[in-house]
Amino acid sequence: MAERGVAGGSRVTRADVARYAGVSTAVVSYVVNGGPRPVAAATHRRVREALEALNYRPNLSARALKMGSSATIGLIIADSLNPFFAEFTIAIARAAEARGHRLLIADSRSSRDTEGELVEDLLARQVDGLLFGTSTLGLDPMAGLRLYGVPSVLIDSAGPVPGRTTIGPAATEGAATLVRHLAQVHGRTRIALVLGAGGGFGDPDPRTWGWQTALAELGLPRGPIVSTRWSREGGYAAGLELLKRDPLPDAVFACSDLMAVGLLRALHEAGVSIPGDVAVVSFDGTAESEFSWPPLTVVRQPIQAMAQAAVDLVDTPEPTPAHHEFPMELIVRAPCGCPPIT
Amino acid sequence: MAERGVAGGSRVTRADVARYAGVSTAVVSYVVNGGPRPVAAATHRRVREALEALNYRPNLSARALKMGSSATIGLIIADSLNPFFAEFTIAIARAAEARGHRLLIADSRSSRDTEGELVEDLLARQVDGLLFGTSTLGLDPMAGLRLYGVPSVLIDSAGPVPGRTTIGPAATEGAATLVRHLAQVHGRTRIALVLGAGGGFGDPDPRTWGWQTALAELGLPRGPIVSTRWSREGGYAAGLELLKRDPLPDAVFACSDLMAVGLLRALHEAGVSIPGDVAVVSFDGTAESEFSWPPLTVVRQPIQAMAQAAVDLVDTPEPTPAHHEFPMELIVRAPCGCPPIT
DNA sequence: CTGTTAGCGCTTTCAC
DNA sequence: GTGAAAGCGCTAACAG
Repeated sequence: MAERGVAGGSRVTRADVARYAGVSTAVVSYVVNGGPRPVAAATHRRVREALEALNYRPNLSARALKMGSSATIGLIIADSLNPFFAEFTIAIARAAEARGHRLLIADSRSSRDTEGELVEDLLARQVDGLLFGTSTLGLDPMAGLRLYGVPSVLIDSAGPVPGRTTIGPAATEGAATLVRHLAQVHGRTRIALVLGAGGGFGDPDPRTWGWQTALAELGLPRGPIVSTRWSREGGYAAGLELLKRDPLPDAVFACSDLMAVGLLRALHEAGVSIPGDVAVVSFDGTAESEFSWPPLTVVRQPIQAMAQAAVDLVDTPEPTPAHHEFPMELIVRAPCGCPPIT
Repeated sequence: MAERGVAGGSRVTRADVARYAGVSTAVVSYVVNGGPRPVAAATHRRVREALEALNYRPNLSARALKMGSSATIGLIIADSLNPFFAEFTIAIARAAEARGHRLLIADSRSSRDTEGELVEDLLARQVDGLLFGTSTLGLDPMAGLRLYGVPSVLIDSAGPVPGRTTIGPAATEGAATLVRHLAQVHGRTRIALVLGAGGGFGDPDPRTWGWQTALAELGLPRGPIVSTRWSREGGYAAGLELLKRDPLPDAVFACSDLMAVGLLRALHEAGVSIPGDVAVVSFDGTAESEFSWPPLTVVRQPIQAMAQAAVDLVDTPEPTPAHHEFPMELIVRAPCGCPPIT
């Protein structure tokens, strides 16, 4: 009896359990799922024993077929090596698990698949919801219609998108906070901006907007702007670019931790003192920013809260189109002994 | 006609396509799957048109139920925030996609689920294979039996495990290479070791072994050993610990990039010159190690090759129990102008 | 409270 | 070359 399902390919099915317990398959279902009909205590116990004895495991493919749902949420992301997205992904996976879902992750760079193909694949797998970390298709106003009624949420949105449910950090304010910190606490006056080209995050990028409005408020001129790739290498290249300026900016706001880290390397190699000659701050606040040298002062994205919201929203049958904005937190890191003031 | 499946919950099924094309469902199947029976050219065309017109998408849950396979590989990983595992995961996802599989990722830290529960869940989802990045269950000699015939591979193994198919870097040799580099190229004589406690990677850890055998070969004494957590924070703590030693070691071998990065921070804060006073090298070779300051000389894990092998092996019906070892590559990074010699 | 049963959408054997 | 039909394992009416 216990022979079946111990090793060979043939798994134990609900019918085996029913036979073993001397009940019908329906009752097994009621016990396994805790419903929808009540089961007598004695029967219940017998079924549990059978489940145990046979080491029964439900076949989720069959369940998904029957229910039209797979207890799975799809996440489409542009670059899962970016620590921000990596951390975000983990947080989402945790939140999803807490609701009994598993995450199916599709990295749109990992193949020549268009994002559209990834969506098709995920939908074919009966995902119950779709989270878009990228914007191409997410921003397509028609996209909602093509999802066959599966709820979807854009999880890294710079602002509202007509007809879509979106989540994003208060990026403009976050950027402005950093610029004010540089000016008011550290007295910097030539504040440069390093941002990624072909922004993944709105056009014009809200971080640019925050930078320039804060400068305007402060009565400071706009420092140089360098547009580069959204990567450590891009940040490094931007650093080389900035080093050509005379005078050097006395501070740089990098629009992502990754670029800031690359920038630091370029400045170090040139023998520039940080933050003595040039202060560097960045946007994201991943673990990597804390362990760079010097540690970066950042505005941190509220990853936990955004992840929770993403899962809550996508778990809603018909999420209301609306933008959900999350405030960012200034994290001052002061290895140089500069005053840890906000 | 085209109304169905445009938005509402009801998807287009094979029956709809068959009706539209005026054929049987079997023929639709033959066309969609390119077999197993031939289809007349004209019919073929008619079916393709129907597929197109109705925007048909196969239901992979149904397919998985019928076939007992889901075109999915499960990956169980201990810490997907570790850049090494993050990079490895991406590489595996790519290799899997190239073979028509998608990756289902389960982070064993992401909840109190035991690794065993994750396995059960993945198996219930009909995964075609299981990749273990962690070792607890993977090393269990009984584990193979509990997987119901699903192929499994340990992807981060320090060495052979009886009865299991395993993959891993040539860690002992990699560690020894780094130590030799420190001694022979840079003339270091007091080489410390920083390793993670409760190693994820064999006990005793092969890196320890490589470190001490290389020192023995070189006729050098063993420097201090600090055991810490496998994290940036752990590396930082180890750094503080090492700073208490007098004399300071003149080099440190950190068993992971992550710990090395933490260590660097501690040394920087103490005003130690790197690599002037203390050289730091590490094991992994992730992107983060390249952009630390100073950039780390490392031995790099051959992630691409290991990922490819992992997918190839797990895609084999009954993988032969054997260990597959991959040589590591020394990457010398010399920001200080020290000779870039191997 | 429990059993019977009709499918979910797909693949494939077996007839034609 | 094509169609009819039998399930894969599960859920949830519905009938007892």
